[in-house]
Amino acid sequence: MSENNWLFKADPKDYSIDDLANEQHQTTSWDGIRNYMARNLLRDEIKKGDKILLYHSNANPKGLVGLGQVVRSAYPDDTALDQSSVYYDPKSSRDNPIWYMVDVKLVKIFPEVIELRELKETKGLEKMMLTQRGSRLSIQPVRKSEWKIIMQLVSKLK
DNA sequence: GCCAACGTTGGC
DNA sequence: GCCAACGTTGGC
Repeated sequence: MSENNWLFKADPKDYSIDDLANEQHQTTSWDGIRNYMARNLLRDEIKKGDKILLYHSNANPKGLVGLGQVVRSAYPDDTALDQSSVYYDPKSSRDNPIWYMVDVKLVKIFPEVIELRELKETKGLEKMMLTQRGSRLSIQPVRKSEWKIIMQLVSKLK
């Protein structure tokens, strides 16, 4: 039962790693995922204890900003039931929840952003989902080999 | 701000 | 079930 590695994307204008750092217990429910492929990963694959790369998209600079860990596995995303939420989805119901979320705890904020540009130039990350053209999935699997390479990049940061 | 890539919707 | 139209994502 080995743990798996993931990458969670967020637009820091919506939710940044600093927002996560300011949460109580530096933990948040990762709500608002409204893509079926990402949902399937959240619901079926992502387990408590799994480690996560946190990524800022649509940002300057954009790239990896830190590490998190799953502290609660999937449970229904209640923002889908909240009519006042931007994540409200009338197709979802308490009896038949469509959307799920996990709880994520901050592990580390990198002293500097590991930029997408750098990742694209790094040997061994050529096939990483993040570096592929047109890759929009907001919850992505990260291969063990890719995780290792990125951890080496992290260890070189000041 | 542009636009390619992608997912979803809805007419048929 | 197909697929064009549309909306969104996100890099550049």
